[in-house]
Amino acid sequence: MTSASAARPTRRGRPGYDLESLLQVAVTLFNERGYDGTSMEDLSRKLGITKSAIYHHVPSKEELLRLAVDRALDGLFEIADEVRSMDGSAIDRLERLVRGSVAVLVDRLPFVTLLLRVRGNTKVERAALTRRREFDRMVTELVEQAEAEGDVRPDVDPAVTSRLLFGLVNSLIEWYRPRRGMDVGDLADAVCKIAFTGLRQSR
Amino acid sequence: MTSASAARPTRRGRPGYDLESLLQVAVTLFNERGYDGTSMEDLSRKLGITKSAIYHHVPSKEELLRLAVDRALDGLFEIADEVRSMDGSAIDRLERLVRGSVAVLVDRLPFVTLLLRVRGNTKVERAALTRRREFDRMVTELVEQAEAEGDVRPDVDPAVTSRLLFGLVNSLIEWYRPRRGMDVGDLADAVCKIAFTGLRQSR
DNA sequence: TTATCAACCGTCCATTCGGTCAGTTGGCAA
DNA sequence: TTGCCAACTGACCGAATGGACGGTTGATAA
Repeated sequence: MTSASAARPTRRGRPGYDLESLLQVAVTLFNERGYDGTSMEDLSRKLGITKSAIYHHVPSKEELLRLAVDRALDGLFEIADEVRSMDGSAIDRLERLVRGSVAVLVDRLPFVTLLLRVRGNTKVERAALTRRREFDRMVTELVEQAEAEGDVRPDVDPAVTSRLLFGLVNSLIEWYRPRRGMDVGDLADAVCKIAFTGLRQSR
Repeated sequence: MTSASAARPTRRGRPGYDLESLLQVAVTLFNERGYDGTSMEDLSRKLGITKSAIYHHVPSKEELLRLAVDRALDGLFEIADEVRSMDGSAIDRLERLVRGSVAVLVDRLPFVTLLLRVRGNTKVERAALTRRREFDRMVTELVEQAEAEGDVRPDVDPAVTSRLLFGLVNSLIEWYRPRRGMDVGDLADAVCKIAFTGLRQSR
């Protein structure tokens, strides 16, 4: 569990933001305006505190980004590790990876959103991109294996298939917002239906 | 045709960049570092001219963005208009829209890339988002119609289906780079296969 | 009642930002 | 060879940027 402060054990000191609650606001704002498009002044205004108060919680703007993208990547790699330790057919493991990724994406939506928009301007961003590529490589290998096992169509390059598959999954961040009537399971079902058997009605 | 300088009719004045060649470099750099992450100083260095020379060609940084996203949107709407004037089943028109969008995406890759990353911080960006939403609405309507005609699976909400479909298409900007061995037709084929009939091998 | 501790404020700073402006350079047409 | 014109330079500006720092506030534990 990465989530903090479930049943808080009475906080010491003056009440206000702690790192966790500050990070939540920061990441939300970063997603609205873009990381580079958000100044620390903007953030302080949103928080209702001064800019210097932010630096009590975090040493730099970039550290906020690091905390955010790591939280997303940690979630993704938890699923990846789980899938790696699974046995069964590659196609089953692939579906598990997709469903797990959708779950992480929904559970940590703002963090994953930020991750998927990182460009590689700084060390922090480049490190994030490297970890992302590691994840992508695993997806490709899984698709290749599933194709070798005869469960994935052979008429599309596995590298292309895997990219399209996770392009579809990752595109969720562009529009999905938690609401009643469509929980994570429903969403993962929809994604898997479209991705695995297509949008066309078979008849 | 939007492309300039095919058989240039002898340019007047001192040779160097014109608006078109400058825009190409600018958009490429914006895509590498992000629009907000790219300063006019950065751009001037890349161009090999001074910052003030840029302002000879363009009145503001934002104007560069406007030119770029408009070029992407114009391409997309050309396809949309073509599809609107088509007759035939909704599913056929949907496929035409997908193939046309893939073609525009490839033909104007850097421009579309920039468009799809716009956040809505300024008037220019908000205007772009509005036009994008107009395009998306058309996609959804087409999917709804195709479902009513029995050609699209009824067990997924059309709004979700259409978003996943174009999430998949748009994800091309994240990895597709023109290369020998895979032209636009091949790419569109792969996208349509995965999107319409899924990645699973039917057997 | 008091010590402790985290949260917070006001002020300041060097740098970078997008942008302006008056003047210069160099190729081409007449 | 001269005059035009687009491309370009260099010096500059006010505002915004990320960040530093010493001091203050307010709730809780002892």
